[in-house]
Amino acid sequence: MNIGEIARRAGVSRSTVSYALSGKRTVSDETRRRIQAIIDELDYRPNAAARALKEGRTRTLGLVIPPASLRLTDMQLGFVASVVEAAARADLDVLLSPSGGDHDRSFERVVTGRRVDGVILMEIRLEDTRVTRLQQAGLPFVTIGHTAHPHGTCWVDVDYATLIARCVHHLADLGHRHIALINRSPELVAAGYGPAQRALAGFTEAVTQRGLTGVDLCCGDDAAAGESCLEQLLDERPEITAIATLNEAALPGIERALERARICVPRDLSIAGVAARHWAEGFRPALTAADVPTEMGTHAVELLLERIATPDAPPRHLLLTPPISLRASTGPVPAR
Amino acid sequence: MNIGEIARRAGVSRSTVSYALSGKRTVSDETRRRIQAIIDELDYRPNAAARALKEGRTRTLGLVIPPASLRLTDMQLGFVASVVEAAARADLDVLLSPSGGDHDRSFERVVTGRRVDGVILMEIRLEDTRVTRLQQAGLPFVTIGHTAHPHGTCWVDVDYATLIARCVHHLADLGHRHIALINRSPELVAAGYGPAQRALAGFTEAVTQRGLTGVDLCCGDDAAAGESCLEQLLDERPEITAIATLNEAALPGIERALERARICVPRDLSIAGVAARHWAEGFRPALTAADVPTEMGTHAVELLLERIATPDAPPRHLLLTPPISLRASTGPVPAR
DNA sequence: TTGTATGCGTTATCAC
DNA sequence: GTGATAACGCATACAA
Repeated sequence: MNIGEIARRAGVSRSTVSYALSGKRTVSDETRRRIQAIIDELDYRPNAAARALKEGRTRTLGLVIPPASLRLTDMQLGFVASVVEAAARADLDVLLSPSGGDHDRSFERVVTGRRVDGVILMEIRLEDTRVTRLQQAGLPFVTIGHTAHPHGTCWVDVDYATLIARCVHHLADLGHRHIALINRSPELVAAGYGPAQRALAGFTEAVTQRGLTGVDLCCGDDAAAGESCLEQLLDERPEITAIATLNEAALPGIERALERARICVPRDLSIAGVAARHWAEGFRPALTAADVPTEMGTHAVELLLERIATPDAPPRHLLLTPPISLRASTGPVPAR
Repeated sequence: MNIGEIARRAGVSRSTVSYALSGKRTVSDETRRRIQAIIDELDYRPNAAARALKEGRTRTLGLVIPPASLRLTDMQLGFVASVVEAAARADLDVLLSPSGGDHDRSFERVVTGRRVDGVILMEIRLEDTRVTRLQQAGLPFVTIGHTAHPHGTCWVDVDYATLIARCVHHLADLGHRHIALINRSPELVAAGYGPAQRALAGFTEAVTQRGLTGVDLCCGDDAAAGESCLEQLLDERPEITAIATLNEAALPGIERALERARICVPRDLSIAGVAARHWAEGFRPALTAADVPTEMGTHAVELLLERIATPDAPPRHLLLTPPISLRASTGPVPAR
């Protein structure tokens, strides 16, 4: 079914059908109705490829996700979901491209084949070849998280430094003097993963500023790692009375280790952090945490649409600092 | 950059460039090399829309996912990941379409706009209007899970009935006489959600066959629901010594409730189920469970590609029955 | 208010 | 072994 067939059946020219659909030219009520009736009857819809070829745009956004083999965290998943939802609201489709390594067929297809009008890149590294690739291809893009050279690009990120610092200040206000940071996995930290680096920076600064004793450790992104990490911490640093963390996937393990050690939160130990709301509320007791906003994807789509509309405008950034939701996992330092 | 420009620079016609790329006609080594050099230099790649228009296929698969607002379970997420990966291996892209209700713009775009060569539909209901819609549109599709009328369609599913029955038999072999089934959420069960229905059927049959006492209950798909569900179960049915479940998201809550009640698994209570390996291994002690295969997506893509190639072949089905991995959560019935 | 003609970038058919 | 050309389905400038 194509526009010519509709035109034939309605006894008009193809352009009239086209204009009746787009409304870019006035079409008499009578004609429009006749055309619409036939369109409804035959369930006609313009061929996307032909339209894309003619218009030079695909009405599709590319979303570059980490390789499928890696398990996505809840935060990442929430981000994908919100991107898809925001795109759908703007009547745009989303093309998925799993990409990690430098040489990736799917990524290259999306970038070079003009399959999308713009790209959202998630889980970028501080030095990311894909960013360079997109720049040289001249394809509009927005990154979630920022590289080491954030000035020329368009991005949206969570201000982990400030958020972790706020957690430290909150804990210090409650009288805690010995605080631990449970960071992301050693691999990520070593690879120069932005959130992990910036969280550490914020932690160090706040600890120094308040004259506290701080200890930071890396912890794999899963429950088992959280459990052993906390066991080790309790064993080696018994003076610690509070924990700050951005490792949501480790939370169930942390909870398990605490329960096993008969440590009562927040009576014996306080915990605060940055996590998707789902994880914070699933923790027992509910975790005092900055809820990573689910609208990250919405913002990314907004920025990308702006960038597509005006590619030469100076790139905009969005550094989100959601408020810390006071729940039940933080309390005054225990009297010794 | 387009094929004409390449042709101009190479001093050949567009068709020669096209054939040099596709290999559908012999091109002299000399010419081919010259063309390839220019293609490499300019980083040319065929325009996807033009190719789709000409060839009548898009080299893209549609993946219809539950609405983004609903949290995807780990099993669902693993499925999305494996679909994307399998498609990438076949040099195909994946277009995401969030759809739940009957009237969905994104779904309609994908179906009617010829944006994809075929569709994978996940989380279908026993009666699903989208299936009808795809059938009348004549678009090849594969469902993950099957409807009430599975004969005419192509699908891949997990045999929940058999798997839950096997769990029951395993528990009965260990001497358990009073077994509970913790099913999916009341809403899903009420809506006629296939896996929930079939799990119950398999449970009932196995329980009857072995002359056991069975009790089945619904449980929301999250930790909190699992916790309260188990508390209620322990309270009202103290005779229960074993549990079978397919509700992986409830597992952390179940674990918490057991710990709180000082019930030791598997000494006091045995648990077996169907879950993504990630959940089974995260449980303490590790859960004896049928690991839902991550290759579900791979199979779905294979079936879909077959269907696209030969749309008139009789539809194929795939009912997977992965083996139950014996871990640490099941043991002999406690002596009273 | 409507119709005609053109071109988007490919691939494929036909001619040489 | 290669080149000219038509066609895919649409949107739009131009003509009436």
